[in-house]
Amino acid sequence: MAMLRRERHALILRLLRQGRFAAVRDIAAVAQSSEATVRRDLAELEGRGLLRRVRGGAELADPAGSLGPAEPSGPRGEGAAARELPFEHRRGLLLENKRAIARRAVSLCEDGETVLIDGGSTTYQMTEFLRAARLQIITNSFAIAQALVGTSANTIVLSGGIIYPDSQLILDPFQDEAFRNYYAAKVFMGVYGIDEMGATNTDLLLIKTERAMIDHSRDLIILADSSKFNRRGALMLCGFERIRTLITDSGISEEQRRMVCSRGVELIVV
Amino acid sequence: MAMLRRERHALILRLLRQGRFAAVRDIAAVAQSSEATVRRDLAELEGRGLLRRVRGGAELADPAGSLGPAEPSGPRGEGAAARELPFEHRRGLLLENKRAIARRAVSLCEDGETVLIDGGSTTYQMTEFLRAARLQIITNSFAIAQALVGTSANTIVLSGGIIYPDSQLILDPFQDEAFRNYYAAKVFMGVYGIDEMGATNTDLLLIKTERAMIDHSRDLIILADSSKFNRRGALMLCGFERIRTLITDSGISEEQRRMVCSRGVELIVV
DNA sequence: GGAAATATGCGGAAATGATCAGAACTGCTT
DNA sequence: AAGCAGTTCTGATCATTTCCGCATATTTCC
Repeated sequence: MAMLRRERHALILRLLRQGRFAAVRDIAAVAQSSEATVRRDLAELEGRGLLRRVRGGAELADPAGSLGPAEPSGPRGEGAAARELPFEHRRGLLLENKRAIARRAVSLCEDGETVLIDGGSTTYQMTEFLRAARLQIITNSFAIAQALVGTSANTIVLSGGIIYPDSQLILDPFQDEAFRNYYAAKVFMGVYGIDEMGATNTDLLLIKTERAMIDHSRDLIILADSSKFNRRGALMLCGFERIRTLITDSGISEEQRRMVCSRGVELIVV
Repeated sequence: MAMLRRERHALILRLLRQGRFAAVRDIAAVAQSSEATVRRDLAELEGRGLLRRVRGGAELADPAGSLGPAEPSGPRGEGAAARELPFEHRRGLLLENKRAIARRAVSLCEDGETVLIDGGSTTYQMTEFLRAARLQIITNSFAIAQALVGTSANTIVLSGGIIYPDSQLILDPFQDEAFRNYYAAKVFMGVYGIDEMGATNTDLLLIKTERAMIDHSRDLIILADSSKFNRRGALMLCGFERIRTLITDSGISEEQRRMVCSRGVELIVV
């Protein structure tokens, strides 16, 4: 009946990961303990930085607020607006396509698999669907890590380095081979453009990391909505021969479709 | 019926790997032995660093379990001093002490400096005051990074590895020298205990990272409220000769104060 | 100003560590 | 095999420490 302290702590953190908020009353009911005890627990866990107390209960200690689609509006809408990211500009019309692509991408994963996820606006959409997954997720995106850590059954591995506040990417100026100790079944990646040469990007700092990711994965899966086709960035990411799967939306032309398929890429249209 | 010692040990470790926490009560029931015996087993396994005892049972000696010494268990063998304060004030007092210690610690930093901050409940309190700073902050704590990224003029550098959701620490099982590319002016660190031997901790995986931090910094600054004194963890962190500054609260005894000062440590009492 | 949430004081309950007597195992001798 | 002494292990008891729940202030929010 009476729950041990450590068990209550685990329970509280678990409840918080499910919903982003847990009420003192509910915790006390589930834990079969008094509200006073729950409050003492919350005070302690807050002292450790594991949660933040709010009136009536506690919420995840996530000062960045909810970047993701979890909470479209609410008391913290202002906070979300304050940390508008550059890639948010590209949101809007294409957002639904991106979400559909992201959902399909997550569906390719199997329980227990190790996957690499590159930072970017498209891959970020995957977090919503990844919450229900049980994977080992390696990423260089602080935003993705924030969205998933503690809120899911996934193990999160983050690369080290400087956090660039605008892009929420983590890049290590020293380490060449950021992922040398890992080998993933799949790597999910967004791109700037896709044309007959292959996949291209534009970010000088990022391209190195992305190539390292590709080198340390079996299957490269590109997430590219149809606006990415027939567009070329300054930096070559890889040719078609390295791409295993390409997920896009129905805006793709028949000609583009043939181009991709003829190169031996598995094309998924959502 | 009666289980062999070896069998019980294996059972305990297996239970811990399954659930990360095992209650004395449950272990005793499964092993068909008394709780006293289970406690002895736990004490022995803790001595080998295989688990960490917490009230009611034990948890994996894995940083995932808890934030190390966050447990404000009272100083043993010093009942008089502890009872001097109204007991019920101690929890709030400890938090206030920690905040005061954290504020003082931040005040030691100078603009533009590079500092290392170890993860822990005391150092986490520093984030509130670090927001106004302009530093290059290197940390292994996901919680500290979350609290500071984008909200301050600081540059945040995060170490890479697995994020342990409960402790919010990031540890790399591969990389031995996590901070080899950096050299900081100061490292701020919390500890489990301080006694005549020096500073001790209890976390087997973390101690390695912490030593690496010390090795890559000029000044080691220990944050330790007075409850940490005359307490010793299983793992030696460093001796007094390596500690430059120790920040504590006024609960420290005259004897303890002399002990620290005589070893050449700068003692700051807040 | 009032209701709800929270903090605090205290008595009782639970967990812990120390101690001790008995049981089980060990190595040795006969 | 059996006996035996020394050692280790185990379970029970008890004093101590820590924790929990209830009741009561105090604060916060509407």
